[in-house]
This record gives sequence, structure tokens and C-alpha cells, in this order.
Amino acid sequence: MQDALIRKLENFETFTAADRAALRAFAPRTRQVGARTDLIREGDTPENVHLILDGYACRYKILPDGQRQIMAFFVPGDFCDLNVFILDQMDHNIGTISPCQVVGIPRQAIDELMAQYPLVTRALLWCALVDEAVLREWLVNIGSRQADQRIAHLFCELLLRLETVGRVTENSYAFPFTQTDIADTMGLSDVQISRTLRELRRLELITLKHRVLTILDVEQLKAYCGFNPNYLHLRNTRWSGRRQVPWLSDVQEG
Amino acid sequence: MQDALIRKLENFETFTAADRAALRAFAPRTRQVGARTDLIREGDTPENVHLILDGYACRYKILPDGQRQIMAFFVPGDFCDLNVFILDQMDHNIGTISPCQVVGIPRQAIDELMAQYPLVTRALLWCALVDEAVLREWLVNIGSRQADQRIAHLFCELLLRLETVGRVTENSYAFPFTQTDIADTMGLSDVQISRTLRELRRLELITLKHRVLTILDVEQLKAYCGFNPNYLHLRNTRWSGRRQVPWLSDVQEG
DNA sequence: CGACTTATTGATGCACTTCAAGCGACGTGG
DNA sequence: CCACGTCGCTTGAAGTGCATCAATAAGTCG
Repeated sequence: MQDALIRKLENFETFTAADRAALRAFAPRTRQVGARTDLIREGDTPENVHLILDGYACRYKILPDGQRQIMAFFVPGDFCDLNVFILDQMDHNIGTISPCQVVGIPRQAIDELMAQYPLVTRALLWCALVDEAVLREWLVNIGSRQADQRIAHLFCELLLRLETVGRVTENSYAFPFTQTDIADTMGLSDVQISRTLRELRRLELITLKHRVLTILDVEQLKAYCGFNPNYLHLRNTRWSGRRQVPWLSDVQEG
Repeated sequence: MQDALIRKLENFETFTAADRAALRAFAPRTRQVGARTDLIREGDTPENVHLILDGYACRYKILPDGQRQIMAFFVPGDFCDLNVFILDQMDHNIGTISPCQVVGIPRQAIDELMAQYPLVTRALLWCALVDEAVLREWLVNIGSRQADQRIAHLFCELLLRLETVGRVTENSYAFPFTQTDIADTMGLSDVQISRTLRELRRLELITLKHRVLTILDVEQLKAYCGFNPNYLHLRNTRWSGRRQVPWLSDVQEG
């Protein structure tokens, strides 16, 4: 349950027990953060790196006219600012969506970790690159797809990302976002999100109630939005496009 | 002229002569590439890192329906894939816009450079983070601004980025993009680009002819689109948002 | 020079926004 | 316990920013 990060990283790299132990050493730093709380704000000088162990968070900017644009979602196992923390000043905000368990790690601790554990270093680097690839795909999503495919694409992406950290059961996962959150993510109005969800429900592609999203037909939803998972650079999963490795399937238990 | 990279990096880090020499050592690998030529394609396994010494290039994806989405512009001094090259497989394409001078650097050479020159390493890391910040801002741009402000924002960004590598004279810079290029960047139609440019010309904010863009009133254009340069994380320039340092203003000459 | 690409302009259509009203769920305080 | 306000969602009606289609003009290159 707490090991979302290790699970995710082991998608890229096969760790030794020492590697895992080094990562688990951060566990005592875990703290609980309420929903709708900023972890760091634009203009702040970043001190700690934030790791989400449980719950959902996001990266966002507020424009002069008050408009909010969400640029990333963070789910369990995600670092919010592994890279960003080297910059002198935050150019955006990071805040929680739902209540979260967050680990704050001093940058020095990260440096030491990287100095000692090359496999972990490689895996973290890989993660950072995948995060950037996701950001690129979001640009494609907003720039090139219309509302219904845009939202369907997001649902597919979250399914795969949450699956790698064991947060999916029978194609269902927690979905604490409001329609306004989705709107500010997709560059659409909240009204349009409502209408689009209605359409996706009508097509029997999804259900969404009590903050739980269920994808009724994954293949059909992927086809609907032209989802290509290559940008997630997954390995060892049923979605990677590579040969599935059966002896890793026992990793899947939450 | 060839030292766009060093100029850009010295925006972040003060180098020693040895640092500069190490960077200049790649110069012999320079090759000329024609306009509209792919440097690397989706599906390829990346070998070399590409550095643009002269000309403009871009990062893009092609969707199943043939739609192109441009995700980044590269100008002199930019690495196209400093990060990406660690991934197993390209999830997008990189191609030139205009004729370019490109340096192809084996990843091993980058590793060696980083092992020996910590200042250069820091500067390259910084660059990579700024590139990601630019990507985030593009998402904001497409997601939250309407056509005219979107394009104005791009013009402002290019002005600053090109200024740091000495490619701007009297608020004019080379602009080899077609209107279709801009359209595929902004998630708009090429017709809309044409109309928007007409509007920006009418407002006497810009002129654009013979592939040269001139910004007639920088402050007004910035105000027009609400441009905030903080995401470029510039130092030592008249745009940084920090107190201007008068004795550095001589840097401005192209 | 002729062939092709790029840019411009008008007419029409549509995807999405904005505005507004209503509704249910939830929490708070009297 | 109910009254009340707030928040999130839904739905309709009207408006608009931009897309699409199509024709012409201007620029570019072998």
C-alpha cells in the first residue's frame, strides 16, 4: 500500500533489497495533508521534494485574469517536483486535490540517495523523463483533440498510471476531481465537461459516481480517443505493447 | 556566432576557460541539414543528442488522423533531446524548420563531459529544467488563452530566448515558420493564424515580412498577452524581472 | 517562365462558452 | 431537528471564437 513508489520504479529497474530499503527509509517523513491545500506556491524557493504516497494532487498556474490551468496530475508514487526543485523560484503551484499522504524529502537526501544507489538514480531519472513525456502528450491532447476524445484520453492515461501502482480494481479507480478540475485541466468549461461525461456514459464507455470512475470497455475507450500508450514508456505490463512477462504478474496485488 | 550554446549556458553559470573549451570541442561534429528534414523519428532508438547551432527546428507528433502537433521550437543553442535520449524509443519526432547547423553528440560524450565539468553539468541540467518550464507554459498558452494572445505570447517568448543567444537586432528576429507551422503549434487553423496576424499588424504590435518578425512595441505586446517571463528563469538580462543591472546592458548587442 | 507552396479573404457552420436557473448533497448553526 | 448557505452537477438558451470550405492572390523555386 505504501509502496506505490517502489512499485512504479520497479517498472523500469529491478532493484536489490538495499535499493528498496533506501527508498523505504523516507517513510517516517510522511505527513497527512488535507484536500485543496497547496504544497508549494509560485514565487516560493523550493526546499523539499514532494512525494505523494496516497491521494491525488496537481500542478497548476493562475493567470492574471484568475483563470486556472492545471498542468499535471500526481497520483500515488509520483514525485511532484523532483526536477523543479533545482530552480531558484517556483513558476507554478502544487496543491492537493484529495487528502494526501505526502513525504517531504530535502534535496540533500535525494543527492545522497543518488550518490549511493545507481539503480535508484536511473529509475528516478526515467520517471522524470516519463513525466515530461506525459506533459508533452497533454499538450497534444489539448492542442489536437476535441472535448470528448480529450477526456477519454485522460481516463485512459490515469487507468494505466494507476494500474502500475496497484490502484485499479476491475477497471475502476478513485476519481476525486470535480468537473471544474477537469475543465481547468483540459482548457474547457465545466459545463462542457458535464455534457461530455453524459455523452461518454450514454455510449456506455464509462460510469462515474461517488468519485469512482469505471471504464466499462477499455479497448473501446482507447479506440475512441486514439490512445497510444507508448509515451508512458511502460514495461512489464499488459499495456506496454511489449510481450507480457507472466512471472511479474504477482506484483499486482495491492 | 557559433557560440549560441555557451552564451545561453552562461546565463545560468559562470564558466572557466576550460568549461568553454570542452563545449567548443564538439564543433567539428557540426553538419548542415536542410529545411523540413527529420533528425529523429518516432519509434527510433535514440543514439545521439542533437544540438542546434544555427537555424530553427521543432519537436512534433503526428496523430492517427494525420494531424500534426508541434510541442517545442528549437533555436540556436538548444539541445533537442538532452533528456529524451535515455528513453528506449522515441515517442515523437524532431525535424528542422529552416536549414540548420546541427551537432550530433554521442550520449557517451555527454556522460564524459558531465563527469569532468560540474559547472557545465549544472548548466545543462538547468537548461533541461527551463525547457520543461517552457513546455508547461505552452500548455497554459493553448489551454487558457485565445488565438491572438496565444500568438503574441509565442512572439514574446521567442524574442527573449533568441535574445539570450544574440539572435535579435532591434526587436527583430528570423521567423522561418509558415502559418501552418504556427497553426500546428497553437492548436489553431492556418486560416485563423492569418487573420490573427492581420489583427496584430493592425494594432501595430508587430510586422512580419520576408520571414523576419519585428516587435514594434515590446511592452505593449507583453501587456497584450499578459506575458510573465519568470518561467524562462533568465538571469542577467533586461527581462528577468529582477532588478536590471545597467552595467550588463552591453550584453545586448547581437 | 510555369509549377507549386504559402498567404489572404469571404461565406458558412459548428464546437464550445457564457449566462442562468434549478436541484441534490453536505455542513453548519440556531 | 430543521433552516440556511454553499458547492458541485445538470440542463436549456443564446452567443462567439474558431474551423472548414473555397476561390484568389502572392511568393518561391527549379
